[in-house]
Amino acid sequence: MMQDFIHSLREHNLKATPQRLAISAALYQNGHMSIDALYEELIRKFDSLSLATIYKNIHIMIENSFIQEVKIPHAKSVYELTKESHSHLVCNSCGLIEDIAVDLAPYFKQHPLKTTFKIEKSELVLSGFCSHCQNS
Amino acid sequence: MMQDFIHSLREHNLKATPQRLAISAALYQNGHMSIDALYEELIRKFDSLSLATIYKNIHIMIENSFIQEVKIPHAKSVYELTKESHSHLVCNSCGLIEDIAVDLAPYFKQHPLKTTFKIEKSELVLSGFCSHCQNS
DNA sequence: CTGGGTGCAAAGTATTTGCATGAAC
DNA sequence: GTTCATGCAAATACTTTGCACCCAG
Repeated sequence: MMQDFIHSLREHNLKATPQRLAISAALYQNGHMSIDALYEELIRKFDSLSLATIYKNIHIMIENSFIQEVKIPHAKSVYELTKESHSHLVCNSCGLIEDIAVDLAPYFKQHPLKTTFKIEKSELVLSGFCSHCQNS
Repeated sequence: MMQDFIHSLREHNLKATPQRLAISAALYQNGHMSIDALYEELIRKFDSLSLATIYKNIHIMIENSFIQEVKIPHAKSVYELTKESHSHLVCNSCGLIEDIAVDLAPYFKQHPLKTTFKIEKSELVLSGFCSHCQNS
């Protein structure tokens, strides 16, 4: 497992430091995490961890496409490991975020949008209530 | 025109102050503006305008559904007057933002979502290059 | 009038930067 | 050994708050 992260980090031109491995593992386990959540989790492993290290790593990992930022309506951004294109479900009650396999790119290819823009990417965020919050 | 904004503000339980009218007019003219852009534009009319006033108004206007925040990938949030549901096009080169009417219903008919979430809203942001930036 | 909005200054929070040390490769 | 990451402290940027005064309704 950790071996995979070491290789993956290096493939993205990132040195495999313990802090970066911990970020990778945390995102892998939790799916989506805010800066704060990451810090809270990692500080338990590295008692001298600096928030600046989190910020610096988040930035360089985004630049090198190792992770991606997801902007959530009415909430803080979260970060996730880069994977195949997908969309997000957000629970307005408990904040749960899930991936969902919606890739609109092929659809837009079949049904071109009326615009002069040359579209490269699409970001879709669906919000509502998760199964738990619907029943409580 | 200003009359319309006065009525619209009041319908949203907002007193029609000169500052709020100016925010309304600026958003109407420019479509989408960041906090900074709004401040830069309004300070020309109100030499003693406070940034705090912008922030306070943006918040209460969002709460009262008079405006909405749009989170843009890799950029600051912008704000727009509330109107019928629509999506956004963002130019990765010049930052231009345009509204676009995208109806995802046919897509979801073909590809029903597999989720236990009860979905209430969707936010779609398409990014790429506007016609001008494609040719330069 | 009266409630609520404004500007200002201060406080609070979030993010970035510079630098000396230390670790990855 | 060389390059680059880390932690710390300081700086900067962003946003919120409290309060006295003022304006919209």
